[in-house]
Amino acid sequence: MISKKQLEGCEDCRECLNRAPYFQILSPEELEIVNRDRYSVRYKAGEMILKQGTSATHVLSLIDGIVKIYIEGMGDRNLLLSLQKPWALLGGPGLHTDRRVHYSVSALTDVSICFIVLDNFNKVMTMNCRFANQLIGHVSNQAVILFDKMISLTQKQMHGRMADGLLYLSKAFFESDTFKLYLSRQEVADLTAMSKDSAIRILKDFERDGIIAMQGNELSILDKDQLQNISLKG
Amino acid sequence: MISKKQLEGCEDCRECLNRAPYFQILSPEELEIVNRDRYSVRYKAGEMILKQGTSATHVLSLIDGIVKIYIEGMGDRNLLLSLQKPWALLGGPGLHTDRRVHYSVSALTDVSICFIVLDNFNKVMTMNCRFANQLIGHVSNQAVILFDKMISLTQKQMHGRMADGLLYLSKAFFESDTFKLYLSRQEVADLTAMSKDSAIRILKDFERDGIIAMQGNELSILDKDQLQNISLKG
DNA sequence: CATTTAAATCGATCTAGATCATTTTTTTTT
DNA sequence: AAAAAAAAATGATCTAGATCGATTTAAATG
Repeated sequence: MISKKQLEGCEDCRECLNRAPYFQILSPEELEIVNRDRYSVRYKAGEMILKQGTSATHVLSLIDGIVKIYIEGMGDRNLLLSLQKPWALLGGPGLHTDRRVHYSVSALTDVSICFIVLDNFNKVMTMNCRFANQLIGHVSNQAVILFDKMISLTQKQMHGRMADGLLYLSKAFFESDTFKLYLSRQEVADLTAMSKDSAIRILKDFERDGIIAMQGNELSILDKDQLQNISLKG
Repeated sequence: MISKKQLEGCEDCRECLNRAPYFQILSPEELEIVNRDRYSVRYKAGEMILKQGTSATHVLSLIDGIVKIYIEGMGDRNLLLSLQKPWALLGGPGLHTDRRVHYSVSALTDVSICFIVLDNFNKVMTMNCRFANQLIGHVSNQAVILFDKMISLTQKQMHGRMADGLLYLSKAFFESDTFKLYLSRQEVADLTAMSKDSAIRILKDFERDGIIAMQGNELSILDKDQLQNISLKG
């Protein structure tokens, strides 16, 4: 959590104390372009930040807090793609294709976000090849992660998928064996592509088998080896 | 199908008669770099072109023929991501991340491929921002397609998934209501994330209901509206 | 603090879809 | 063309996982 002073000091990207790594390589002139008409907004936990299907006008830089990225699918089912923390760039692949937002973003905690005008962002991309190449790396990384997720969701059964989901949270996102689970059971179900009832059941199974422990929203992974085993076996 | 003469005339990218659209915007100097140590190879139908897990040393430009891109998943199950025709660039998101190949590529017909040295390709990317931006568009496009595929595979049931698969082939790939299906039933199953037996069953269902017709390897879509309907209903 | 409202839990079905066994058709090889 | 091998088709189970209903717990609100 960053202080209010830090946030409020962020009036100009060139002097920003919280400049996202992606923008480190930009020159003052390029930062000036990024800064034009830029604004930042605070969201409360639970609020929607970006709505799938709307037109993409800004690149979002996540300054503080945790958000979830998800696709609104068939009926009222969601597919939770990932969680994001600072300093993620949000907006999705549509920024560079049809200028449509292809996923929704909601705040899991209180969140602050910088909105950068897409045209300005694109302008800098055509000015600075290193920046563009960095972006390719970013988009590619997301794609690689999607590949793994597709295999997990289409070829593993529930225990394997839940293991993958928990390992994602523990290893990739929170980088800790114990973490506060900001997700409801329904959201865990969205992450692992199963029904809410099944998600509850599998979590209970894992608890009963001593693989995880839960008290309130605090989740501890007790037996990571076995979790990894379950993930591998599918 | 392009003639042998055309192919053999392609000794230097600067004079290539079959230059891929991606390379149209390059200057002669940049093309010279792309051309360095470039070579091309012909494959027979069925041969593997790129193996998942190997290190990514080249960017592949598909000159002639049709290939399938697929992930080797759990056990011996595959997930067929897409078909590709000229002038697709192959190599995957790993080219710009960990320099590993994250999917396998096999020839569905006889195929010719240009192998461009990755370092040369990257060099040109850092020289030419427009080229880099074009690439971002390419990678982003693939990601958007993956999003739709994930929803299809995780939230629709078999008839819906098969409808999506057939519509992909007809609309996105072959751009025709009638086309030669180069895929075996097992490969159709890999495309739609179901068992081979189920794929056979659903295809028969569609045939019985007059939605499609098949004679040999020729597939015709008779009732596109209904197929679209099935896709929507999931 | 009491009252609603939402979220989590859990047992009891029910079904989509995998798996298996067998037969038929097509393709390849001798 | 005959034989062998591979691919396609199909009926008969079997089960993972969804759905439904009822209950309990937790959280929000007057």
